[in-house]
Amino acid sequence: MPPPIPPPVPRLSDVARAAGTSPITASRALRAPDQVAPATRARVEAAARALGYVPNLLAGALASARTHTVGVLVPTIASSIFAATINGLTSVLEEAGFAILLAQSGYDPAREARGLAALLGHRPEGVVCIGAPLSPASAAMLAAARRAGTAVVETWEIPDAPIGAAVGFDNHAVGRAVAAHFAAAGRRRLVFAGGTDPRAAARSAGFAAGARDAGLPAPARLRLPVPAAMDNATEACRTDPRLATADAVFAATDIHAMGLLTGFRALGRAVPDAVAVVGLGDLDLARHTQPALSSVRIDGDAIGRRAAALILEGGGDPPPRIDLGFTLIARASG
Amino acid sequence: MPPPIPPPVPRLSDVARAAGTSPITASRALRAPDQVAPATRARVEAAARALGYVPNLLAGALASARTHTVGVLVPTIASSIFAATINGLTSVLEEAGFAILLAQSGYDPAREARGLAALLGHRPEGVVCIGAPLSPASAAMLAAARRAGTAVVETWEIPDAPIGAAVGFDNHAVGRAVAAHFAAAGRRRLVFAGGTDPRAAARSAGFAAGARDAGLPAPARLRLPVPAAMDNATEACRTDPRLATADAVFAATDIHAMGLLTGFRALGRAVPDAVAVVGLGDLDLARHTQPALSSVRIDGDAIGRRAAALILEGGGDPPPRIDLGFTLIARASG
DNA sequence: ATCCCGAATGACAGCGCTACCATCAACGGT
DNA sequence: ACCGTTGATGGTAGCGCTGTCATTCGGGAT
Repeated sequence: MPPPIPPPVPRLSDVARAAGTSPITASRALRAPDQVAPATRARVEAAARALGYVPNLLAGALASARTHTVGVLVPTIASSIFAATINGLTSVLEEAGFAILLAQSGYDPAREARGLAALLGHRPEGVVCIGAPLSPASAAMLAAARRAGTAVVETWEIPDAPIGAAVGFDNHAVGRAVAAHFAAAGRRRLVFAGGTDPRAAARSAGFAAGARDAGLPAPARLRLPVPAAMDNATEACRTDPRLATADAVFAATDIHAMGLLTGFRALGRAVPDAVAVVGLGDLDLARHTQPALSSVRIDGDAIGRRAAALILEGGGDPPPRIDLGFTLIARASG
Repeated sequence: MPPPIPPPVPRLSDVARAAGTSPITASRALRAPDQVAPATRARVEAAARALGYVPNLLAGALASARTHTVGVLVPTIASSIFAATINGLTSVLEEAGFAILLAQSGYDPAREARGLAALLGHRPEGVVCIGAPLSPASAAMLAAARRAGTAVVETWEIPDAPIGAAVGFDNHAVGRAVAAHFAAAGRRRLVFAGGTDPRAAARSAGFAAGARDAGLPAPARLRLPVPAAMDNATEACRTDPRLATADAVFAATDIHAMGLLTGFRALGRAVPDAVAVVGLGDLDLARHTQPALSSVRIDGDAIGRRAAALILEGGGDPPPRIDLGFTLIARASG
């Protein structure tokens, strides 16, 4: 049996022929309806519907130099901490008729560079990254893309020298605020537990600075693998002596914080009496842990929406650096 | 000041000129290196690097009819229940050099149809959906795309008449299994709590069937808004009398289940003594709730990887229906 | 020496669409 | 009656790349 020949996909010229117009008029009838006579438009629309015509956006993009595509580069979508940002971002962009090209770095510089190159090959009109690029190669590609007119927005941190716009918050200040919070509560043996990514590092540095300002000993720095997993934090409670003596732990994400609650419970260390725990992200689950989790609230949805808005206006000129702030929500855990 | 003229993006012909070859040879040097003499290849690669050349994949796709793009249509990425699937899917596809186009339906049929049309306009080589299409319009578009050669995979359920391939599990059987589990533990007043999506509905129907088989009264069916949010389930404990008298609740996702734990705690109803709770998804957090959450484990990562593999082989012929099964993990909550 | 073959390279056309400019009819002001 | 103006439509060219041939050339088999 010969392989079945797939039926040809209808093209604009097919629609035009069926509607009795030229291809260009059919194109306008679909894209700019008020530039064609109502009767013509109706014929074209009917023909398109009858044929099941789906415009080839690739060809349109090539001809018009407008791709209506935005690239999104995230460390991982498996960790719920960024989900709200991606959600806000895509909601706005889809509404505006943009398609989303997704790439993940997995916190790996080489993978990030590969993914970014693939993104840029599709000539997106904008690129939104969560975090600054991990490698000089990525940064160079982004900078070149920006020079060529691509809007670039970094989120979740505000680098000293952003490539384009930046929408985020001050991770260093977050660390200081949490340290001050612990100090005010009389805690003294602080620990920072978090990933190895630059944002966690900034929080850690701020945490240390805040402890110093409050006259406390330097906090311990516990490195946990990325992407964040609850079990890793739980495991650390068993294996890391610094957690056994801590009286306050700042976890770089609520994911880690929840894992710590489990670990401390297993150890018989009462939260918050023996040890306080504060997370970051204020995920839904923070209100549902036992005890309820104190957390630094980040409005991830707002970050995403703001980043999308910036893309839609071409990245801003000059590209703004927007600090959306944070709020320390004190609950039962410390 | 006149608007700054962006520098032109280097094209293949620029690379070719710099390397002293024809464009077509430069193209081959980059895509099929072993068809080009080593010396030539080296010159082209050097030129590309020096110019910062990024191939225009749109133009390449138009010319070759290979887009190296896969569309992914999900209800929402905000709910972590699908994160593992998207993760597995994208890992495999990125590895194979495919770009991911993401669209969300938000559980809304109209939005799904719009998003799907936008996806198909980019002529993806495959489309992966989480769930079957919500509307006949979406189904028709997918069926047409499949006839035209696009691989189509539905996941997380196995429809009676899939459009293309299907990778998932039997949601109805899940419901039966949980009902049997509750019956064996002597529970009698069952409640199903979940969203209004087809998969939750199938679980609910199976749950009812299982209860009937065990000689139990028909379970109550509690409808919670989608996408799943913990707080909605917690709130339902306060407001819905059926939860006040239930002795076993099957929540359609672990998200809801965790919200129920909080709600029951507030009500003073002990879990599992007064009421058992079983979730679905076996998310990380199931091991970290208090009490630890019993859950139906779904291997979301495997679903994603399998779906990706099917896309890479063109959807399979005939398109397979793959049941990856599930496991009921009994923990402390029931 | 002849022939053939494969390796390396190139010319040409075209993917499906849209930007740009041209055309043409209908119309109102003078 | 003339002319500019507006609204509707169409022709042409080209976006940047690759499929499909065609061409060239050196070297081993005969």
